[in-house]
Amino acid sequence: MKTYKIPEASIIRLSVYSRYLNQLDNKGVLTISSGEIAEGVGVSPAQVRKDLAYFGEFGTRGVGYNVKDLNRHMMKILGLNKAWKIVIVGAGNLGKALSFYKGFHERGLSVVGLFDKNTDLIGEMVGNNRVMCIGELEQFVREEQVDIGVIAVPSKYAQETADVLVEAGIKAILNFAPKALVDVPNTVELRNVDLAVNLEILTFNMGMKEE
Amino acid sequence: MKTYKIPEASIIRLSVYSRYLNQLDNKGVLTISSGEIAEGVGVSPAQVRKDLAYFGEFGTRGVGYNVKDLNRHMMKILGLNKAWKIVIVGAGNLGKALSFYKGFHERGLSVVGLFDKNTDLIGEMVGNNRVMCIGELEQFVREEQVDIGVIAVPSKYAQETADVLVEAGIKAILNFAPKALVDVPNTVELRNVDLAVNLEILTFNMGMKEE
DNA sequence: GACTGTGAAGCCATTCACAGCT
DNA sequence: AGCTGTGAATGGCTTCACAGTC
Repeated sequence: MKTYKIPEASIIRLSVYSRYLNQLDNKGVLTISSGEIAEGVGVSPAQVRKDLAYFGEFGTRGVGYNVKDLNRHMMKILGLNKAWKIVIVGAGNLGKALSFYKGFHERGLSVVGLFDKNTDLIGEMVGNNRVMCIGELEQFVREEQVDIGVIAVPSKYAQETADVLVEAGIKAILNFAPKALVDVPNTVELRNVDLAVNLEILTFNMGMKEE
Repeated sequence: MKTYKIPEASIIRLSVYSRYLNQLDNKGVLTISSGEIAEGVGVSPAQVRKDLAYFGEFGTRGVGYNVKDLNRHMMKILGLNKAWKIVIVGAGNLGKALSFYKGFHERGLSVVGLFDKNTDLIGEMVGNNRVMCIGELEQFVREEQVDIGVIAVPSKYAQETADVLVEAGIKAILNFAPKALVDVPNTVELRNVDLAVNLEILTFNMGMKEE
């Protein structure tokens, strides 16, 4: 590998391409061109080829790409060739929704634990997971060697939840609380997913249209 | 206003700044500099000033910005000076989580209806909303002049849900189904929020680190 | 002295256009 | 002929650095 400077936008698209290839593979499609991928996901063919070119040469000139083969490469690139373990903290509606989210299991990401501080929820079964007490979180993450922590608690508890996860040696955090976490060591991968932002981009654009 | 070419990245940051200012305002902070905003949300001071400069001059040289004032301007820019009406389609865990999501109400976005096709859910109270039958969706959106439709149904029903919303004259759609909607007229604002992508960026980065 | 507002420079991502294979 | 892979060109976003203002 020659470079670490790959645009994040490319990774996002790679993830989308990969899911599209999964669909095609399930339909029995064997071969596909950059133009067809482009059409299917709504980008330009040159973009598809450039994104792939960051990682190697996967196609055959004059022919295209082998669907299964390309997807296997992309899964590997995305780090999905191993089974990552996830815990979700917060067993409210969002935490539950994420536990049931098919997109994770389909991609080899398994939710191994679900935690909450609310005693009414502790013990409840959510899918295959029994909701555990947040006091058990640190030990669980450490013993089970959990890789990823998903934060689905109210904003005011987000930072302290992150602290516990970091302390327990988690490798990555996905934060859904509507408040960007700032205080996380940069050895831990962090992404903030802000649901409100997405709505506000819509209201911004609607506002623009009316004038 | 001189230009329509404002980077989407700027809008995203604006939304984040605005929420940060809300917090400060609630704490009684009166004045703030671009450097302090930058620190609070994790970007550069020049970036903050440039983002604001797209829309006007809101500060005082040598002093900084008035918190209340700047936030009022930002809310207006983001289109949040009016009360948008939202319906959520899909009353599963994700739909419920979104209904309860404080980030919306705090920003003047009100969820006025919640719909599902599952008869077990219809009639159930979720916060202030009674779950309605999806058959009532089109008429409701039309009569109530709903602005935004949030799609929280399984992928396979996402496109048909979008079609009903479009037919009823919705202005914007926020899609949470893990499959990009492609077939929506471009008079309707559309955003796809893909939860799986966010996790895959984490696994990609973790994979990179190990080599 | 402190901090904003902004043209210009620098940097990064996307698109173009064509050489290289099959 | 058809499609990939890629250097070069373009376009867009971010950072710099400083003039302007309090």
